[in-house]
Amino acid sequence: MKASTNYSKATHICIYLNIKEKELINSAELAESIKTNPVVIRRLIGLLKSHEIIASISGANGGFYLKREPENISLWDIYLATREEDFFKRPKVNPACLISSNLEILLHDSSLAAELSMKNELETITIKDLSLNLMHIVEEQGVDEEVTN
Amino acid sequence: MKASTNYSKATHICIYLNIKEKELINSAELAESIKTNPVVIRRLIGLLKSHEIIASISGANGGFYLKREPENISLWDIYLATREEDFFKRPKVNPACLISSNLEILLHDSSLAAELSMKNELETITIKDLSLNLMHIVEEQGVDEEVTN
DNA sequence: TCGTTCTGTAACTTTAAGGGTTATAGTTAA
DNA sequence: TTAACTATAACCCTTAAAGTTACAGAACGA
Repeated sequence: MKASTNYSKATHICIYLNIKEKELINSAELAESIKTNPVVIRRLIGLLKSHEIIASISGANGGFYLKREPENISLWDIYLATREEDFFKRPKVNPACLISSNLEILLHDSSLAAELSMKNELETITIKDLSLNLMHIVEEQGVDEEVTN
Repeated sequence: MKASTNYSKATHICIYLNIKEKELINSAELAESIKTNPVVIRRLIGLLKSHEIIASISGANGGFYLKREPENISLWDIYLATREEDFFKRPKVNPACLISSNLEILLHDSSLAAELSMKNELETITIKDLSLNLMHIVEEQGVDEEVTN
């Protein structure tokens, strides 16, 4: 359905910003954690900024921080910020076929309803919940190191 | 990386098989309608066969037909037949990062719940419903031709 | 029974979108 | 003024979906 990994990466970033004691994290540090490029991080955070999830400070010693309290950022918020245009992708329309040329309208309502039905589930889980869960997992694993590095 | 269009194409095929008066449709005719290759059609129908949605007859004058009544094939059935492994795609795990290495387990339950929540919406729409809707649309459009070609 | 017309699949090639990279303008702290 | 950041455009690379070729197996009909 979706080829992009933005939802997972965005969640990772939010947990990171919440867990780290530092108030500002720059894109190089986040990129190191996700093993990607700082530009990729900044591009993805651009989506989260326009949804008021993350904010940034430019210039020397700048970086990113959560714009809302972690208990006020749900997975549904992150989903909306990273969602793609079409919930179900469609092949190119064949104008000579009346099924193909009407398929979008035929499937539109049910696709919208299916996507919206996820809201009830995803809005109940917040970045605070996930951060606490992570702490419990790490305690059980008895890992003797920082959560982020 | 590219996202699959199998859900849309599978729905197209089921409506086609339902609407056409002929009892058997071959992959060449379906490919012409979707503007793709017969092999692509047969590969996709393989998924629908294993879910008892479509059946086939080999040999000369062979082809495909709906294995169930159209009112007993829902969009949820088609979704399950064409769904991919991961509901939300994840980037490669960074073992050096405790967030990355635990992200799958952190997101697992909510992802499963979100996917399952679509069932309530998609199982209410059947191939019969979509076929009837298409007929209404075509009547309104006043198109003076066959629905399939 | 032999040729024709289908399905089923494997193996390979092509294409396009996600993601990585380079470059550079703008911003802020020291 | 310099250094360390963000923001973004423009490009390149990689990979999975989709397309293609090839052929074995199945069924029909002359």
